[in-house]
Amino acid sequence: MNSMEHLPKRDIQAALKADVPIFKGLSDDGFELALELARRDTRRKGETLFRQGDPAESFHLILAGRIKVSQTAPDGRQVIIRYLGPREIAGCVAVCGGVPYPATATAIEDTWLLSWSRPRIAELAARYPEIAMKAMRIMGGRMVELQTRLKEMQTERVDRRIAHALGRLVLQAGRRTPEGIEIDFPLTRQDLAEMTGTTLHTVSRTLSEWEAAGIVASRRQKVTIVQPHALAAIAEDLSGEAH
Amino acid sequence: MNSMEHLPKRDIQAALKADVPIFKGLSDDGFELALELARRDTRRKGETLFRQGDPAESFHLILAGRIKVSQTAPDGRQVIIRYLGPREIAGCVAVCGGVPYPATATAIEDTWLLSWSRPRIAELAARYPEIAMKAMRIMGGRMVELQTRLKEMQTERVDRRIAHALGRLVLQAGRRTPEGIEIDFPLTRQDLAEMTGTTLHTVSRTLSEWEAAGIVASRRQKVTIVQPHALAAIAEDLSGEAH
DNA sequence: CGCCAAATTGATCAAAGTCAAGAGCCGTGG
DNA sequence: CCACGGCTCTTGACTTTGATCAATTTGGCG
Repeated sequence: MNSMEHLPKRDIQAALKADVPIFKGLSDDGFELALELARRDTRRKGETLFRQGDPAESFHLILAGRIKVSQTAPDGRQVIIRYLGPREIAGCVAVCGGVPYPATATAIEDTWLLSWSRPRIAELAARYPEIAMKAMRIMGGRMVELQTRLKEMQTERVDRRIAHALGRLVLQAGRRTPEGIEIDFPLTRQDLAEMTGTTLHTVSRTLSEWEAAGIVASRRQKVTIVQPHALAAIAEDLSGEAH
Repeated sequence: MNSMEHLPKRDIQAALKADVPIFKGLSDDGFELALELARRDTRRKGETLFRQGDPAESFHLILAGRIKVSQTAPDGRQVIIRYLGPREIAGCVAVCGGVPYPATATAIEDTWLLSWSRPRIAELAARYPEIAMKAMRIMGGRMVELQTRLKEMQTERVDRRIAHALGRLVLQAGRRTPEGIEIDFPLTRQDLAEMTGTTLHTVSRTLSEWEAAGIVASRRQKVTIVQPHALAAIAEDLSGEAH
């Protein structure tokens, strides 16, 4: 990718005109002020946006690309908190919560961003309280998701956790293809393991099993869900009781 | 407890004058308006404050007592999200996030509350934005805690998770006694199991082991940490590498 | 005193982690 | 153009953790 620096202006406009949750329902002049205060920024695949423990400096809106938010355990093992894609925001817990970044954000694809420094987002929020309200909604939604994942970790077995993780990825980054719904970014077995609290071995075995059953099709760094209903049945445990 | 209905006015004043996080730094008239708009409320031990899935109706400040926030998995197993004690707030995710209550809140002791209906807390937040800011901080802090617990669930073994859970309980509800630090509310093995994603059997075995080592002392529904440093060592895995 | 919930403890079993070996895929540089 | 090296993935064998099953004991309260 050789044009990292030149995401066309019209693409930014388009991304913002489309329903960016954080700016949904904001007045036109609020919109314009937001754009004025923003800094354009890019990250190449593999570069970090911020690191766990760094003081909260800025707040980001993803225009294009994909970000992985993860924590590292003392023993070096990674835990993936979530992925963020276009129109989603990064850094809101730290910036809104007034704490250091609780996790590390890494670009897993070349990524274009709009960024606001902490004072600027504060200025914006003070002037247009709708933005603060919306940020709260978004945090509320993420909180619900985290609680759900915690519940899954405590009550479900590995295969169902993997099914749930794939279900969420479909909603977030699913792309229709002739074969089924494909997760539209590079996703290794190791990544899925770090999302579900297991090992790449177990993920590999589970996917192999599902592949044999025709539920998914996977290649290197790519997963396609062929039978979404079958996967949902595993996630919700309708399998055994079905007949 | 026969005086549930008569928590003296001066106790409310005292509770509010003490550092209630949500009202910290609020002006005196903000304080007064908040008190005016609030409804006094009580729950006896075992009664619920709100249920998972109910529409968000109100926002609560705990004056005295203790609340358990939990989710129920489809198979009936419970997961404890957190406990809330005096000066903490309940229902903020739902009320601020504009979603139904994501969990059920139950009083585990007789509890006194101040409650605000959604429109009233909105009025208050509009007039005194410090309150909205503070609510965000609180949500940010809870978010960090949830992420930490998710990481623990994914990377740590049961005994360390129990040690971490006890550590958090000490900070939240620890009370100095001659024997050590006591968790100041009734806490069963089952409760600890639901906080750490294990079974009451495993919790019982683990506590027995620690009791034999002199680290904790426990009776029915009661846990006292005799050697906090030893527990911390288990939580942080300094045990094996120590010599 | 008797009942019931909470807690203990032993025996057994299975889910999933660990260890190990190798195969497939891909970019890169000789 | 092809060979090399490094990831990613697969699969088998073995082990461990902690759940499950089961039987008692303890303690508090009516």
